[in-house]
Amino acid sequence: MASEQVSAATVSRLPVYLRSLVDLASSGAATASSERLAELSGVNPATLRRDLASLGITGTRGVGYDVTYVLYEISRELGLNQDWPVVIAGIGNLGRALARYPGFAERGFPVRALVDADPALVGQRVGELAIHHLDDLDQLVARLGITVGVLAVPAVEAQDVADRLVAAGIGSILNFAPAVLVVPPHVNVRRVDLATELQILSFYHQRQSAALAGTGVPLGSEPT
Amino acid sequence: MASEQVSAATVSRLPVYLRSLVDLASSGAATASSERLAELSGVNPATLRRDLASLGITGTRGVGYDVTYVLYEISRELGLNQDWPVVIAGIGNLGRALARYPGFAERGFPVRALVDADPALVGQRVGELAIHHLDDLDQLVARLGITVGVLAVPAVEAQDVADRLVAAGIGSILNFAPAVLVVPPHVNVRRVDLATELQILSFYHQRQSAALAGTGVPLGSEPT
DNA sequence: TTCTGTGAAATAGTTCACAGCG
DNA sequence: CGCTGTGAACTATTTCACAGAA
Repeated sequence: MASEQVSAATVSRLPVYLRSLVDLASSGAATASSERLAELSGVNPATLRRDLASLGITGTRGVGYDVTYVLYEISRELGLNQDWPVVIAGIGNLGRALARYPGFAERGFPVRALVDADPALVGQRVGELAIHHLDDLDQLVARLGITVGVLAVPAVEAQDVADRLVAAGIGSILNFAPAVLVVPPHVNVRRVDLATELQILSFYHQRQSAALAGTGVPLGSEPT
Repeated sequence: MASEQVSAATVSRLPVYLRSLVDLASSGAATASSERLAELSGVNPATLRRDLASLGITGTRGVGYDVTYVLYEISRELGLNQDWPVVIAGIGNLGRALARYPGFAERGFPVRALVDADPALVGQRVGELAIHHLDDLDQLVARLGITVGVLAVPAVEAQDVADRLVAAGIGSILNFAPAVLVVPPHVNVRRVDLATELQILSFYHQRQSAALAGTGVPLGSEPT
């Protein structure tokens, strides 16, 4: 049953399922049908069943899925039972905020090093950690067993710093810079960008407003 | 040429194209081939040509696309030439940070009102704006011509507050709460969630590490 | 000749619908 | 009998490959 490849579409839904399962577990439900779980997750039940099946997660016919079991299996698939030490590159406003943000450590990504290209910042502390120079990246990564880089530098420097992260042996990059990175195929990158989200929201919002403008809808709906 | 429906997949790439075009424009390029633009954006050239064609954006055979023209057209498609006033619901740590963040206004989403369910917060100021009670939402929305809600409340309250935003006539919600919202079909919602991003990164990072563990790769690559 | 615009093929993803297990 | 697991149909998206415009 397992063995099939897990599709990107499936992976993108796993965090949603996880959330639904946590909610179900905390409400005391021991089992849940695919219909229930799908409803909570906002997907089609068949999609959910296929997703779980592709991970080798099985339910019981006539009953449903065991909440605790599925919760555990998805957590394991997502690697949430392991810690992956992180370096943050770029200690400006954003980097500083990220360095203090407890969510990384809480989710299995303890921040173990901070680097910046600006010598003036080197030696300063942010919380527990001292800022090191970008040139020390290789040693820090090797010494601290770091495998994930958080990129919080300006867009123009993003590719350069990404190259250095890759050269230092990082396996994954969480990219907060508004730039498309070119990296070797074995490195995985995710971009996190509020501007992108706002632009996509804007697209659909505009269309929707245009559609409503035809009908005589109330709302304070005209753009300013 | 235009008239076709713009697919979700296309929309998700428009912000990336926009970035590439801005880079091209600032580097002085007047035109760019689909190959060049696709390279900068990390997509296949045929995909890029199809995307632009679906928006009615045409190039010149033998030459390529006019950078300024495409930049303008994509901006317009994304609604970036208009302002959409915003209310932030939930003025905790995150809501406060978002209220001060200049990026919303810079991207056409000026923050015009702040609301919270906690009476103790009402009347306090964050920057220019006073915090109002959630109960005043309808009046604020109507009076200020607000059409977009930013949801920054705890997960347990997210659905309730979303319902109130919808009832107040909001058309789009940017959801920072870790919850799947159920809303009427005419309302559009985008979820922004660092936890989700980290979990997806974790999935691929774990797989990659497992793959590399087979080969005798150096790295500080063992999980902690 | 270069590079777009697009049929057509290929691939990916979703959903229906139902056999059959518990 | 209820609900999973999945073949098969369907829909969406990507990519190739090339006719033809500039």
